[in-house]
Amino acid sequence: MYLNCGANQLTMEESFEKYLSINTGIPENEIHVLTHQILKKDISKGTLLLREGEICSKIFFVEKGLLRIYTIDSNGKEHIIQFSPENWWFSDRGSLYFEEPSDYFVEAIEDSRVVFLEKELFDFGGPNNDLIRSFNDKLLNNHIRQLQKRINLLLSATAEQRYLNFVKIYPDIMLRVPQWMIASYLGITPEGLSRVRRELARHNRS
Amino acid sequence: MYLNCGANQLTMEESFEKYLSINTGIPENEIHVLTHQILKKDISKGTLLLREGEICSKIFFVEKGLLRIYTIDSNGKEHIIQFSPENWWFSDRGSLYFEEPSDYFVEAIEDSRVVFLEKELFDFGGPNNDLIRSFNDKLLNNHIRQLQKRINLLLSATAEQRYLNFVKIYPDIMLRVPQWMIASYLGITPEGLSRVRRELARHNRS
DNA sequence: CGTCGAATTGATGTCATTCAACTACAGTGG
DNA sequence: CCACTGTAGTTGAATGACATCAATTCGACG
Repeated sequence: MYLNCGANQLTMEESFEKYLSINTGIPENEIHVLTHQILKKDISKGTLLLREGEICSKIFFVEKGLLRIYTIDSNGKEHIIQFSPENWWFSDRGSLYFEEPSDYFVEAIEDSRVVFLEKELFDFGGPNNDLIRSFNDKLLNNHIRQLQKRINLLLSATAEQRYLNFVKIYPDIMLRVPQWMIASYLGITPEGLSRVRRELARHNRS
Repeated sequence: MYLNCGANQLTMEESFEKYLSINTGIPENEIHVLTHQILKKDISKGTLLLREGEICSKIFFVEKGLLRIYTIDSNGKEHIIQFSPENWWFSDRGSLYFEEPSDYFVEAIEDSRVVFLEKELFDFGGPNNDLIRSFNDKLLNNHIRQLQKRINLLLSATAEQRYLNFVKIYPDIMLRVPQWMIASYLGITPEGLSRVRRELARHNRS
């Protein structure tokens, strides 16, 4: 854990700053006002950033690496709610906004570099406040769109259809995570996914 | 369809105005600046407010009645994404924000009174702009929270557990919609739900 | 009373899970 | 370098949950 102020973290900061500048429309030379005191961490694979029951007090931005957000049910089974690769935001919006204990765990599944942001970032009151808020608005709207599509898939599609959809939308993630995590994301067992893949391969070969 | 300006619509407007005043913190005497030109409609049961393929250009607020938002899959089966009773907002955030064709249908399943809002409402630039935007922010965050919980349930819970959860969270809606719609919301067949209910009744009786 | 959609019920089928065995492979320590 | 270990992935057989299909029943409404 460190504050981003050393020379060797410069490239890291640039990455997040660039992202923010491009997406909010705030000129690069004004971005540092927002980001000069931002907390960044190198997170090693397997580290938990949030546990069920804790109150999530940050918004995270993944500069490098890959995180998963998941629940553990009463039988001890994990269910992956979301993956977060590079340039993705994530947070437990419910816990963050309403200050409730979170239902979720967050774990780094690769060595990662993560920016930790206070929720006030999106409402800091400066001259570029509107640009930041608009961008947050866009993030939230997009998130809702994704979640609704996922619900629709879970309601209407078979395991095979959900898998094909996943591969289509997240080809990169698909190559980076073990199969059992994909199964968990899709709501099926690892065995089930293995069979789905076998059938698909059999069909494509003939 | 009418603009809300007649005496007989006064109570209707008051309802929405009160809601907005209470939830945004904007004083009642300033609310009319926002709402004096708002479009309200009486929608009769069965009317579609949005069809798949259309671009959703409004945010809706349900003053009275009950709406459902649903998809129709390739087999012609309906899948209910959400119910919207009194004092609920709804919109296809994806279609609205990104100006894409919607995946969803919206139908009034009771005679309803609905407020039609331009998306600019939440960014009109007036003196209370911040209050309105903050409230919209809260709505979006809450929406995300609900959707994530639903996904978690769909991933981890049995039909029976999902049903019990639905009854617990939406006891009112449960009494107002036919059983097959609840089944559709839960992702099971009407027959399946019927059997779940029978088993629950059998258990509670003994 | 007759009609139509909603709900129930039974018989059967299908998809995905469970459990167990087995393979493949990476990491560890002797 | 090789056995030892643990995790991921695959496969088979049995099971279970829920769907499908068809036949009734129930209940609201003209």
